[in-house]
Amino acid sequence: MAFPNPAVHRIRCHPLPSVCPDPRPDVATTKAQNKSVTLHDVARAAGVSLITASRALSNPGMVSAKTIERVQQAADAVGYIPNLIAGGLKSRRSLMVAAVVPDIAVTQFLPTIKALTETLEAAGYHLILGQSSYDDSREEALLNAMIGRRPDGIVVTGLIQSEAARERLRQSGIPVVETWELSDRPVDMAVGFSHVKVGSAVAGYFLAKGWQRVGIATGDDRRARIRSEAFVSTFGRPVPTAVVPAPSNLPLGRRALAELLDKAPGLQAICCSSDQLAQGVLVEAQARGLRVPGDLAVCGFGDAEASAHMAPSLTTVQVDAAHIGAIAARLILDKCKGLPVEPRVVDVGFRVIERASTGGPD
Amino acid sequence: MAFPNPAVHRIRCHPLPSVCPDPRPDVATTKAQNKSVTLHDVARAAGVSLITASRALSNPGMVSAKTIERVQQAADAVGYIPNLIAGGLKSRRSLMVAAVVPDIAVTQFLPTIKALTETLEAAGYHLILGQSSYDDSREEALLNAMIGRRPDGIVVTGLIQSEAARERLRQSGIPVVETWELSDRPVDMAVGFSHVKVGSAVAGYFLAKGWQRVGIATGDDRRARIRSEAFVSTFGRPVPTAVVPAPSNLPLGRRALAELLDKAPGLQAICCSSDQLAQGVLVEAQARGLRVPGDLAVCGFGDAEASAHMAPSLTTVQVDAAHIGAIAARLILDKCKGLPVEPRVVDVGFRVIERASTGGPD
DNA sequence: GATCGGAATGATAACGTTGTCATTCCGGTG
DNA sequence: CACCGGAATGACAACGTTATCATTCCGATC
Repeated sequence: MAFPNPAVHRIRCHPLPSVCPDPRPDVATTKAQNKSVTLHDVARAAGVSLITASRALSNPGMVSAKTIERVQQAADAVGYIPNLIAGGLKSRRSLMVAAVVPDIAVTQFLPTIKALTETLEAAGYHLILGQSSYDDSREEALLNAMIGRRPDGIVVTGLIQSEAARERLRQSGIPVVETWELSDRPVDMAVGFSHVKVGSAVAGYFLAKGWQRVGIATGDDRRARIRSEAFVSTFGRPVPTAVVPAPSNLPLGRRALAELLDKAPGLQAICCSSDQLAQGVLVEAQARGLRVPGDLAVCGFGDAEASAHMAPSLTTVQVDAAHIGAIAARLILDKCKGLPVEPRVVDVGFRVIERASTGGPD
Repeated sequence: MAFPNPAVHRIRCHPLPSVCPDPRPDVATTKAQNKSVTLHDVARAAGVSLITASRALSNPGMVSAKTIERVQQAADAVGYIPNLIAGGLKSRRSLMVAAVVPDIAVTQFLPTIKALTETLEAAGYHLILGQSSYDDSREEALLNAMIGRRPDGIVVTGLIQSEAARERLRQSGIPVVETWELSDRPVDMAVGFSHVKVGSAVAGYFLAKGWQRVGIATGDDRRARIRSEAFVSTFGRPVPTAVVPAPSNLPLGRRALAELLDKAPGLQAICCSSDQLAQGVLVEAQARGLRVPGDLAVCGFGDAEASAHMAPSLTTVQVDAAHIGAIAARLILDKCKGLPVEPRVVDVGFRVIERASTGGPD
């Protein structure tokens, strides 16, 4: 005897015998693709009113268990998938959160986005992702477009620079979280750390090491510049600097070191604005026969996954990127629930991790 | 003077003293938030009918230049931001595309997502991002939820495994692009390459090199397994294999090599299912005093940004991830415009790039 | 037995936009 | 002068759901 063809089970809109006495002309269904299954169909199939069906599926507290069961079955039977666009229009809850990052391919922000997505997904929310390309005017335009989607929250990487955008966001009433940075004047909420303190801490570490001749390799984005400036300020004297266009990466790091050694031969240590840059510096140093950290010490920023495992392992500044995302999601979800959100500004701090590239443990 | 303890900076939730002077006068703003500016307000301000205002802003061809100007100014004056939820409900165009990836933090897919976002953004579309965590049932649930958002297209990484999900997607009528893989039976469209051919090509390369004793380090996700199996099949004899849980990364690569050398001492070459894994193998080999490629050759997959710059540089299989994203976006945009989409399945191919880690040029 | 109150359900009207079908207006044509 | 046709505008009704207010029903209370 032949095994029954699995394709048999692919029948569409299979009506429960008790539900749809109506012998649906299935051909028409397939053709009339424009006619999708709505809550109306579910209600009819379950023999209840439209609104009861709605409540049974999305507000079960108000409906009897028996009715819920019946509606649930009817929904399954007709293959109902609630239209969140329609629901969102009426309820003013889109169950979406918009996230704006400077560059999607920058690994630094990935754990933040990931934690954000996961926390939101668990609560039935989804993420709309936008990329500003490190351009303030694009960020403004993007935020405008996002507001049009009426998200229940907006998460931005960095402080929003455009005053017009800040004002419009405030006006919109949408919860906003600025991340990866702190502010005494956030649009709404903020989760991050002080880039000034990071720059100072690294400079303090360099000073404690007694290095005299140091250089900086930095991306040209605002936050990297803030760190670099704070470094110079704490270090207390001019520091040769190579600036590369953001997003920084390994090849740019190689070039940056070449440029620095050209400008200032005999450097003892390099402070980099990202681990990717630092990895490039490391590679270029080794390619030039410099021993790290003996001839040249290197410090990065961000604690990339590979940094602890390089040879030598890379000293860096660790930031809990995932924590930032999780907190941002939590702040927004709480605010959506109407819970009081305190404090509005959260400092997640950072940590200098000393590894082999500056003479620390491997 | 003591070096300041870095741990100081780890304080969590540390509210900056200067931060919350917070007698926020925005109470009124927050309250009167329920009344947002609608097209109605714009129409009234411009002295035209609702529908004329609508057309002036989103279908300017049908309206006189003078009227457009007037509506435009009115919109600016009242600070109008169109509600895309409402528009989407009526027009059945959400201007959103859903993308499902196995893991947001996997760099391999980043260029695809980035290109997707950029191409879509240029056309006024935005991306909703979801993560399936390499779990078929989560993928199915996620796709269901996404369908509820009525996106104008869905992009999935890999072929959709759940037959129920495939059927529901077909039923939904939403354009679907399966990426990073090929199929003779796609749900709708596909852009990718043959993992079988990749595995075979690498095996062919290993054979040509004359290596006898080889090993595999592979993630446990479906596509990595397909490549590994094809490798074994072409190689023509059993190959010791270390399997690590996806997503694979550098530390897992170190462990994988340790496991392989334990199982089969004296291996000459390792085929890895990702560059991250290969980098770990490289590090572990060097840590054990093995020269690469002299004692051990290593090949990765994916051509990660750093791979060309490692010491030694990493032989790998290059795939144009960005191209995949751009094509996927184009296919969906074309289909939305009603253009005929041919062909439905696009093979973007791949390339084995020989570098120093297998005896190639640096 | 009348009254009350909560649980369950229903009817209706939105939500803010766009598709569809009218209507108006105008200059040009027969 | 009647007529036509296209350009510009408008009225109205959706889109598919949920908020709001009403209604029914039932057991409990006085």
